Amino acid sequence: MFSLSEENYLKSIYHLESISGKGTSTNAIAKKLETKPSSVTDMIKKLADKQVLVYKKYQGVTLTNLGKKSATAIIRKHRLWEVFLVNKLNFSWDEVHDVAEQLEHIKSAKLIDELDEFLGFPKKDPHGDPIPDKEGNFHKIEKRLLSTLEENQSGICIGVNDSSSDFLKYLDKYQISLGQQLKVISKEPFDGSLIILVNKKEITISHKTSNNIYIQS
Amino acid sequence: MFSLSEENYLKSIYHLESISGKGTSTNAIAKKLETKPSSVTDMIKKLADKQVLVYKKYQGVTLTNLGKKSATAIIRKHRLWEVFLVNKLNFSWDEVHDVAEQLEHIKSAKLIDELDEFLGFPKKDPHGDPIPDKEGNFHKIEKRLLSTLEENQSGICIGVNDSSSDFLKYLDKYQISLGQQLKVISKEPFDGSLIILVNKKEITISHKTSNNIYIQS
DNA sequence: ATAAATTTTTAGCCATGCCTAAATTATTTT
DNA sequence: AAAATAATTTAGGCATGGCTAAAAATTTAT
Repeated sequence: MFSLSEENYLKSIYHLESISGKGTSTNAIAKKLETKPSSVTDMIKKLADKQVLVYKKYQGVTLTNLGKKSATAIIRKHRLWEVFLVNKLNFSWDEVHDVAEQLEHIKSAKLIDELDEFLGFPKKDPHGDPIPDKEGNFHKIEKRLLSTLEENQSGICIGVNDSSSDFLKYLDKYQISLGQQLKVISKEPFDGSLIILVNKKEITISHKTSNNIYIQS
Repeated sequence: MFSLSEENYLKSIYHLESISGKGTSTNAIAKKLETKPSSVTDMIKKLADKQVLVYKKYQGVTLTNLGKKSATAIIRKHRLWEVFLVNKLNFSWDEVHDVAEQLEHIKSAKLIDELDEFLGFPKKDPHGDPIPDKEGNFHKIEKRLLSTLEENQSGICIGVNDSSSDFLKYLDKYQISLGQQLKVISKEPFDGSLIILVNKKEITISHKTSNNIYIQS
């Protein structure tokens, strides 16, 4: 059984590892968790004792299979709760994160399996991220960034990279939501900004924005 | 904002106070929370600083209005989650307590209000206990113990005193659930045991059992 | 290859919330 | 009213999970 802090470390390390594909440095973990590197070193030792990761001094960490399984179990809970909040309790996609961060630490196998069933075994959370099954398996979703589309190409919004509340509210304002069709009308070579067609309306978005939206084309 | 421990103290003190009608002793709190009196003294001081109770050395504690309001807010959450678990997620009434103990500490006003609405604003939890509204108000339910009925009198099961898993499973076995009609066939003067009619079947229950079941007659 | 800069670790300290043992205060008993 | 008992508090310690400051190891630059 893991403490709340241990679970948060596991989750963060898992995310960092799946982005980089490599082991994860102390500093990277500290940055992600908004804590100090020295605190990370302490916790890393504890987690290594618990066999969820391999740690060599000055060389960062790598999750073991047990560590990966533990991390995906937490991610499964987080994403299922997000679906619950949006589909059943009228939360919008920018409101769910903080609450799901709390709910993901509730310990009860029956709870999460029943919740899964109650929600109809959803495959994706409200930001388009895949929900691992009981065994921790999930398929990566084919996705590319909106910023990689050329003029006249189009795609369906299937997720976001930055899921901060500010960004999600901004998307809501322009009616960009999961499943929404987005078509690139023109692309500005100077700064990478796009004019795109959303719901029959043309809007202009920055490169920073288009670089945070995942689409399937 | 209260820590998890602080919330548990508040809840326990509230329960003890509403049973006795008086202030609550250090020892009583320690017993309820399965902790040591010295630990209770420490926490009591902290809670007094936070204005949720009044504490005089060697004289126990009394909740302030703020303390009562904080406590009922936690109880509201606990009971709403219990309803959710039983009505939506197929938990039986003996399985809900441990999970609800965790869920009651989730901090989100929107979450609990939306949950309340989603559940149809229930007035009672699965054990028959009343659910406080947003303002912390609830009406005590008219109830008496099954053990106080005379021969040939009957009533409806509306709650239990001991909600331990063992006791609730025992009740399930004899099909005693909320709303179930119970009729006293005969009462044994020697040990207070009862023969009662449940679902057209006669069963014998001890005084200890009948003294743990609340009915409305 | 050495110096400089960066990363990581160690050492020592702090708050929370618990503990035991001892001291103190309150309550009962005689 | 004193003595015995019970309840409560204090003092000092422990584990967890943070922190700062300084030391050590590693990496990068010259």
